Amino acid sequence: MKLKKSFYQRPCVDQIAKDLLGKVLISRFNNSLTSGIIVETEAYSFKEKGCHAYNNLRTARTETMFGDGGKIYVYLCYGIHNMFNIVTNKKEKAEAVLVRAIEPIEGTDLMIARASTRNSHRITSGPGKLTKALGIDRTMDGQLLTGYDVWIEDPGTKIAFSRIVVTKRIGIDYAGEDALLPWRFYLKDNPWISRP
DNA sequence: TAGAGGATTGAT
DNA sequence: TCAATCCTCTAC
Repeated sequence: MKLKKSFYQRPCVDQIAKDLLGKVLISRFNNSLTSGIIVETEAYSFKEKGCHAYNNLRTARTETMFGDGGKIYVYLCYGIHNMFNIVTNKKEKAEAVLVRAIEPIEGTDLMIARASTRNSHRITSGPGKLTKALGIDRTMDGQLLTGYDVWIEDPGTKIAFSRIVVTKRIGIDYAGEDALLPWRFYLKDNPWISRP
């Protein structure tokens, strides 16, 4: 079943990041469907320095994060990689969850072709890689996850607390003490997570 | 309008 | 460890 707006519009972004583990991210373009289980996420909030919208910094880029929860926030990183985020909370509360890795389910052949590598364990094991595999880019910024191009479903499987690993987030050392927040979540021993 | 730097990746 | 690569934000 497709996740509803109310799932995304809750005020606790770190809880949503945790809840997204085990959910299924799906994209469909030109009738080609690709999907995977979300196995790694990170939470970001206007309240902390790791976030683009820190201190309510409102720019052309961060505007999407100030919209309603349930939208897609995609931005370009290092001039090369598209990063896929899920906007959470209500309008004007800029929070988002970065999806860092998925475990491929459907359309694996297409994902391998897009990724130009043959190792299926490596095609979606990182935020820049999974967007390439799913065919997601910045043109999708601001679209709704309740639409028909990209969406998230709940497969009904329960993730045990003991399978969830919590750590600090990656690549935001510039955020000072906020870089230490325990806001990265991933499934223990999953072969597709971005780092061991 | 110029300059610095980044929520990464893959090759060396 | 380092370059690729270009958009975003800040300072002038």
